[in-house]
Amino acid sequence: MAEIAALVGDPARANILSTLFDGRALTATELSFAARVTPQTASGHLAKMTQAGLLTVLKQGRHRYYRLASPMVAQMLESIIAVAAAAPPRYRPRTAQEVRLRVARTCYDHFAGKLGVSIADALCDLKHVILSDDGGEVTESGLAFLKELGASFPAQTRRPFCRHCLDWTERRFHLSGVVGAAITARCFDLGWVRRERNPRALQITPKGQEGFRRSFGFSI
Amino acid sequence: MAEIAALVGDPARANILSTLFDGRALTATELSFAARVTPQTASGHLAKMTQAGLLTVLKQGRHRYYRLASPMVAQMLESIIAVAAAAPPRYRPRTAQEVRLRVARTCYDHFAGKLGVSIADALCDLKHVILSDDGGEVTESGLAFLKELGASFPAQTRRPFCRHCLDWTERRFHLSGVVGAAITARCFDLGWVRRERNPRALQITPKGQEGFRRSFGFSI
DNA sequence: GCAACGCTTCGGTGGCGCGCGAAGCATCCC
DNA sequence: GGGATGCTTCGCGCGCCACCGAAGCGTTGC
Repeated sequence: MAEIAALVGDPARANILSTLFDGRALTATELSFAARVTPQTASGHLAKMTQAGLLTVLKQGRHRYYRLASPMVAQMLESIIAVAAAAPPRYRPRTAQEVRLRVARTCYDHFAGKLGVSIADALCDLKHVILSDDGGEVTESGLAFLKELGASFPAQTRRPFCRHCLDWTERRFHLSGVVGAAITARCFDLGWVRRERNPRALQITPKGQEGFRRSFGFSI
Repeated sequence: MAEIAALVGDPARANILSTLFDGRALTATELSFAARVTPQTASGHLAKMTQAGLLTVLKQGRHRYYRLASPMVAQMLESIIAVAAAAPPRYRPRTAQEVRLRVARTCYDHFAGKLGVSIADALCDLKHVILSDDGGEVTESGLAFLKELGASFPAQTRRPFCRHCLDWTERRFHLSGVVGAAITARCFDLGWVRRERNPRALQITPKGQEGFRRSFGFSI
């Protein structure tokens, strides 16, 4: 346990993991920028984390694409962030970058930020989802709503499962799990959101403004 | 995030956290033994973790009782352990202590080890619980079963919620969440299990042997 | 009041590991 | 082939932090 935690505990490596948190695969050089270290330093970190099973590599020509090894790793990061967010309300200068991230971003494979929380709130208000301390549950009307929206999930999971995930900017819950991912994927398909230059931050399109208002009942 | 992870990343601190993982409150000196460091070193670690919000202290006379600050911290540790267990099948000498832990132990507030996995398996076989990738669900027959067993859970959670938790010795799932905790508490009440001298390890009583066989249908 | 005990604070020491420069190995493009 | 690019390995320096000995503070018990 200490070994894994120590890997996450280094600032450079934590930056790398945060960058990969949304599930994308990035090259070693890109990640060295994210971590603000030289490529050779980043290379060492990446090797360690790969060895430990946190990351996997995909060789493609002269590039090496790194990404999180499994959703389990993402969930671990999520839970660490949850604890970190709950703990110390400490001062932290806020960059323009961060402001954009607060509005809408992806969190592994689902929405987070104001957008993610708004969706979770809307679904709760409409009684499509019931959130409890340990997780969430989709009601019958919720299933119908998702079908209407066109969001589909893999059949392998016996029931559409719905987890919640503490939002570190909003300090409130947003939806993750199969349901959160399905909604997110569908919104991309519908052209309601698209990625910004910084690929974790999302832009809500005019079509999205309209769609969220009509389907979920909130403006953002 | 890096800060929290770095705290867990130190071997001595990781030992302390592991010892507290089952939710008990222990004194600083006891924990210094667990961490195999001198009391003054442990004191420093405990102060840091308390400051960071991982632990809380309870002063009682000249003792100070430390325990995990919240279930969220326990869940974080659980997810780190899950990743660590999934990763590298590396050699590790096995102590007699560890062998006992493999049979039955507590994991925060629910059963783990062979016992925990057996219970989860039995409930799945009997269709009392349905496990999926992200978690678990209690069926109607499961609710009846729990009532019959005498396991009760707080009314505040809207539905009896059931999570799973990857067992690091068995590499399979056992039950956690409200349901896992309720079953565990009930088995203690019934005198089916009791704590050993090492308080994380559990001993299954003859009455327990009989009870698990009759109610769950497995021998252990 | 004095001694024992539990725990913490302080200072000094040692070692692990992060970081970068330099060099080496692949791959791609012309 | 030659050069550029992406990435890695090697070696070294330096800073941070865990660790312990010693001392200080509060509580308990006789």
